[in-house]
Amino acid sequence: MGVSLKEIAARAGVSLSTVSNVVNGYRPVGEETRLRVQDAIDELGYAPNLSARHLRSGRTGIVALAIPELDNPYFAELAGAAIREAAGLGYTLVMEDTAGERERELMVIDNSRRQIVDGLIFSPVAVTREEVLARDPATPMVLIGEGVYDVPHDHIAIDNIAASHVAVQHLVSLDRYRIAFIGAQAGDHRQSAHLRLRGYREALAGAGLPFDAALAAPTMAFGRADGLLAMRDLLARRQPPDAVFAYNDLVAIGAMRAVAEAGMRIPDDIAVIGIDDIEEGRFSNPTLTTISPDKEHIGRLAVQALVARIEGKPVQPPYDVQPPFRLVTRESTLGGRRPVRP
Amino acid sequence: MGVSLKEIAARAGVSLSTVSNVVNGYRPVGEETRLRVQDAIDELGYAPNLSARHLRSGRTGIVALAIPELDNPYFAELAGAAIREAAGLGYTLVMEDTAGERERELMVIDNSRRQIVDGLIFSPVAVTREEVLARDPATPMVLIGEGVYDVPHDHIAIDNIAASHVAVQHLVSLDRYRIAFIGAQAGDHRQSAHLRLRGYREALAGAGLPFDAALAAPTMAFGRADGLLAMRDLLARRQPPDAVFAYNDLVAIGAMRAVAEAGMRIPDDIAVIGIDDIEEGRFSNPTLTTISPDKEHIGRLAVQALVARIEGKPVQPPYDVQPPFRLVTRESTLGGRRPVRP
DNA sequence: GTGAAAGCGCTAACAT
DNA sequence: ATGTTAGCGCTTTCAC
Repeated sequence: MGVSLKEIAARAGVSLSTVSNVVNGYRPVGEETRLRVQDAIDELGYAPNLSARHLRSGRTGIVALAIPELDNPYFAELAGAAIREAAGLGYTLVMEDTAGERERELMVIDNSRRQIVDGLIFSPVAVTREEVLARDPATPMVLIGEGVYDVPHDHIAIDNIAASHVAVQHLVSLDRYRIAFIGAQAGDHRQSAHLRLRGYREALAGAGLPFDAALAAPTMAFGRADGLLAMRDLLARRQPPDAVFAYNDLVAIGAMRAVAEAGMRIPDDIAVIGIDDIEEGRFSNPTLTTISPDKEHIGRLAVQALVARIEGKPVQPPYDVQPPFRLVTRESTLGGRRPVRP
Repeated sequence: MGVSLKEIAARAGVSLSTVSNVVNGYRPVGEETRLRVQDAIDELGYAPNLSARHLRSGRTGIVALAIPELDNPYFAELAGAAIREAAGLGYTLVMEDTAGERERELMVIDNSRRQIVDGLIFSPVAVTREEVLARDPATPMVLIGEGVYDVPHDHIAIDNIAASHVAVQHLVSLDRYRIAFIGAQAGDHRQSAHLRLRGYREALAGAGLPFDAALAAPTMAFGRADGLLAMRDLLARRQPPDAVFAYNDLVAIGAMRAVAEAGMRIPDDIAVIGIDDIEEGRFSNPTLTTISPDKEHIGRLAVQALVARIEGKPVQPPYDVQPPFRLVTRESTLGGRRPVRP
């Protein structure tokens, strides 16, 4: 089972607690003793037993990141940053895939289930505000991105409304005037879909464009397939859109596929913009214009906030961070020569 | 710190070990007693303390999945299956991203680092066979996919040579005769690149086609950007290829992007095939023909093999599994009308 | 500056 | 079928 403190103590001819203090530095240790102990540690290859440490301290050193889709590259990229940050702070991060299902999400936030984690970073999708409020606050939770608002938890998410404004304004600046939105109110409580829809409507109004409900296409979820289906519908209309603002890049890519299948051109016939800036959009045909949130920033911040709560650092009120984002223009809006409209 | 066995025992008026046996079922318990204990457990909301259990048993219940790129959808999809299987077997799976770097890979296989995992599923990329052999075999390791061969570990990977045969034969069946391979010998020890290259050469020979070294393009890594760069090179040749077999789907997608940038058509001018069957290829323009390995199968099998080793089930020799794969044809090889060659 | 000892919650060997 | 008990390796008082 590996080398124990006891063996080091015997080897160095000191007591258990002295070795512990050399390892953890809670109390000062005489220089000479420290050297002897350190030698023993090096020779025997000691590594602390985390189970024992955690049994004592009541913590496990594990934090969970619960996301709706592991295979959405946005979350994969985010998770990478979070894992690194957690490791740097001495925590192991495990990922949980909720598939965006209410049942699974409830299991995740119900920490009584298995007390193996010290804290949770959660990207809610299906769960309601009330369900989040009802949660036993024994272990800290940080919310990211989509979902539930106005709850007593740290929350890290881009300003969805502002991001939508930028996206739509970009389309407007290209003289598009039948701008569709794909990803309106999927299921119930997906608040960020509502926010993006709201930003879309506001931006239209700001540009003096009418809101056409037929152009706000709902989807079941936010994957490529959803974008594909929604776009097919849109294209089947008497008056198809001349631009599409998609809930995210995956939806946008599905939509672009539908446009290609229909034999139309992007951006000449239809311009497309998404949100997320996943790598896929930098290599798609055409490449995808998008709103790029700072994923690295979000991942790190979420872990930092969570660890601060776990370690009881600041007993400050929940804080709400809106990480920066920027518009990245590519071919799907700027690529073609737009024919002059009559 | 949560409810403990002791509290349950007191509440139910039985001993510690009886409660333990109700929970774990190691020994039979009287029906009446069991009921009383179960009631106490339900009322007090008992959940076993894993740290304590693991301290006792010497195991942590955590297995690691170390992969070269978290944001390669192939691994994300594989990881999903592995996480589910691990959970079903009572293990928590944590992911480690090695970024395909030798340093990080060595850290991962050096279990002395932190004894937090009971076992490791590892997709080696940069590490050598010798380094794997030198590893302290204290904790079990299962190898998947790419990398190192002929080592005393369970190994799960598709038959790279056979898969390459199928891919190239498909291209040959389309009357292509200048078939390139992108992803030849990247860096040193990437054996599966060698195997796929070898399969490519064998298949060419089998079809009576010459091997042209200029058409076997090396890459630094196996991402979209690598495919893009390699394909640009290929297109700049006096005699560009009329078909491309890419090391994986990501490389294929990068290659397709290069073709699009050059204003050529797929598959009319150049047919493209990859390996992995990631979802991205089902929505790309054009959609990507690919060799589809059974990722679900691989993920589950890897976890099963690892857990069997951990729990010391069969002390059988390392076994080598080659999961099934199949050809999935899409537009990148079958889409266009191929002009009749003179 | 250092040591002794008490447990954290659990499992398993040993009793009954 | 059930109870008793000795630790697993560590942190943390409390002593000196």
